[in-house]
Amino acid sequence: MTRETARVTMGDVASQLGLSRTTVSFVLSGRPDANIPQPTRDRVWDAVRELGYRPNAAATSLASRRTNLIGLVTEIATSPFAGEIIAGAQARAWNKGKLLLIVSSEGDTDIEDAAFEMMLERQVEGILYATTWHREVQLPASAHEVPTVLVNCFDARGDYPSFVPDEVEGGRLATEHLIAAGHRRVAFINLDQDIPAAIGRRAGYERALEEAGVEVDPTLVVSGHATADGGYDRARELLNLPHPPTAIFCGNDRMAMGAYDAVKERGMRIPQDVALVGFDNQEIIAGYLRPKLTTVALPFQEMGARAVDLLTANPTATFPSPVGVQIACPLVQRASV
Amino acid sequence: MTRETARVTMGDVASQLGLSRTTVSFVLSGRPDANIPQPTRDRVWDAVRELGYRPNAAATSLASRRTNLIGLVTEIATSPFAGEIIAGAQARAWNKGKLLLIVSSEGDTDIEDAAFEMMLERQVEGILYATTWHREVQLPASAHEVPTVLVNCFDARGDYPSFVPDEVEGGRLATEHLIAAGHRRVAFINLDQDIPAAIGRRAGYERALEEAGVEVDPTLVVSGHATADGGYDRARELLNLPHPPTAIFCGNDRMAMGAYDAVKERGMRIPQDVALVGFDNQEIIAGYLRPKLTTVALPFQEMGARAVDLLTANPTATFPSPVGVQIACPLVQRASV
DNA sequence: CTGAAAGCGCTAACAC
DNA sequence: GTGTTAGCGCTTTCAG
Repeated sequence: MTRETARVTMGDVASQLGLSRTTVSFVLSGRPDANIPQPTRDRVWDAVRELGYRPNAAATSLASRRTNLIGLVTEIATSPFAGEIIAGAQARAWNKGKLLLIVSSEGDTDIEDAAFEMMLERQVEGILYATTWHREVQLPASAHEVPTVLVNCFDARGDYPSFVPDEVEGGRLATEHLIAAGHRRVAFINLDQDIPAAIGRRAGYERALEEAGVEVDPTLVVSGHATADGGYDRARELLNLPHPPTAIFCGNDRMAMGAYDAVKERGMRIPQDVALVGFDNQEIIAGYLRPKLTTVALPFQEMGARAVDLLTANPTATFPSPVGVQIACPLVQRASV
Repeated sequence: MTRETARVTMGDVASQLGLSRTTVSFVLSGRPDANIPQPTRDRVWDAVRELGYRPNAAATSLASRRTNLIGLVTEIATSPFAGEIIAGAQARAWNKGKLLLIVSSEGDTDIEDAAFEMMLERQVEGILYATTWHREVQLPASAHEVPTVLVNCFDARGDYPSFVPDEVEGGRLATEHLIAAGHRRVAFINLDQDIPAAIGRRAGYERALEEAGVEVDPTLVVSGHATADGGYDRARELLNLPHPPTAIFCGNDRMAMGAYDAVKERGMRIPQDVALVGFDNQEIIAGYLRPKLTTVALPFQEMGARAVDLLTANPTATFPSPVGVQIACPLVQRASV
């Protein structure tokens, strides 16, 4: 760690060249109008390099009233999904020359409020508010003071644009894939809570069955705790049925993980004896189960990226904009069907 | 989304009160020296609230030369571990009134260089450079221009302070735990790469055995691909041994996941017939395997937090400071031993 | 084509 | 106790 070298300012560059700061500023920011001769431009860039000049973002922001900063407030940074949202948002922001200011509230409303405040003080150009599971949220009051877009959640009044997963389509895809593989007795182990994910995925499951002309067999539709144990228990029961399913669509990958155990314990093989599809595409589960799990991906990266797009594209003019945009949940084929 | 209201400046607060900006500035920043009478202070705060005044961070930074910004550059934000580092760093930073500027380079050196540049322009007070697996790294040249601390990695020359997991101690703990449960034939499925994790964990394994007076049986020490399949294969072989182990320490949780399969496939129970311990404490695996996996945690949050501490505590005076500080890897007991 | 000059909103000596 | 006065480093209008 070397001590910070004395800062070189734009004035230094200018005087070293015998130019004014204006000229230097113009060439550095590549203003289209100013027609500065190429030789001058070159001299400026050379001097910049030679002197190791680096613009001071605080000064630039203050003068130009643009910070190129986007805020991202998320509940729990350690959630397996938060990383995806951060990655998606950050990649897109980076391409547009923006940086992400991230705060994870750990579910604490006070922190959340404070986070919005801090971000406002830092003049972020917009805020992404993201949750780890698809649901309705209540935003801090100050959200009204800055373009805010919701990722994986929505507000009751529809005040904010939002991007959410298309759960129904995801459920349909999963089920359809099983049907396409020749299965007619397709069971569904749903999440046992009354949330958008459960409601949507089930609707998709039923739609796929209908479309295929297969009647929904109520004994094949169950729900359980959204854990491996939950999946194990329900899958066991299903397999014990007098007329058991040949395929199971699990409400999430963790449940599928448990279902694998139930199937294997019975000496059955995946996918030969029972085919399985999960939901969420949690790489660590889906990519390492044996055989690898075919599942439906939650489009976190895309939602994050789209949210950044919305915030950066014509920042204010477009607002208010599409509320509740559904993003496709693609099927990720691996080896369990 | 409401349009941004016209900004209220400190001058507005001052003039509304018939005070000078200095006075307002002093009470807002709570300067200890200025003895401003309580009534005046109260009036200031009231006006601030009433007018909805919010300081402009860019202006403050420019004038005070402090940004309260810490940079975090990580390779892959989607890695299951990145979230932990972010969470640990962000929580600690937040407590100290600092915000995190995060960039994930996705392993691209150009992005990494650019990230350091951007952060320098933004006058971050320090940078955390974090990797997803413990190893040696090469930093961008500009890292020398700002206090930089390494998380989960280290540089060859020892130019930067760094925090890394104590792999040896972790391996020792895991093995010791198995020995304490009565096992003498403890196998070790190591990662098959020549990296600090593999080297350290193995050293710890051997040390624990020695300390217990158990001789290391070379047939029980194998290594495999760091995946579930790798764990499955090696565990199977171990279990097929004429004199098989009664416990297996797996180089990471993913391998343990595969080992579970091998054990179950053989009709053996965990932990009654074979006890297992993993490494990494990947919640999604360890917390959902059946039975839940006892494993050793990689101290990501703590490393992140310690790094922030180092950067914020007497920022420059302490540098250069402890290189290669080893952080304990605690045993997380669940149900596989 | 280039420069002078007036800020952006805040901090911090230093004076009163 | 409070105000005056310079900046912090850059942008941008307006002259020339």
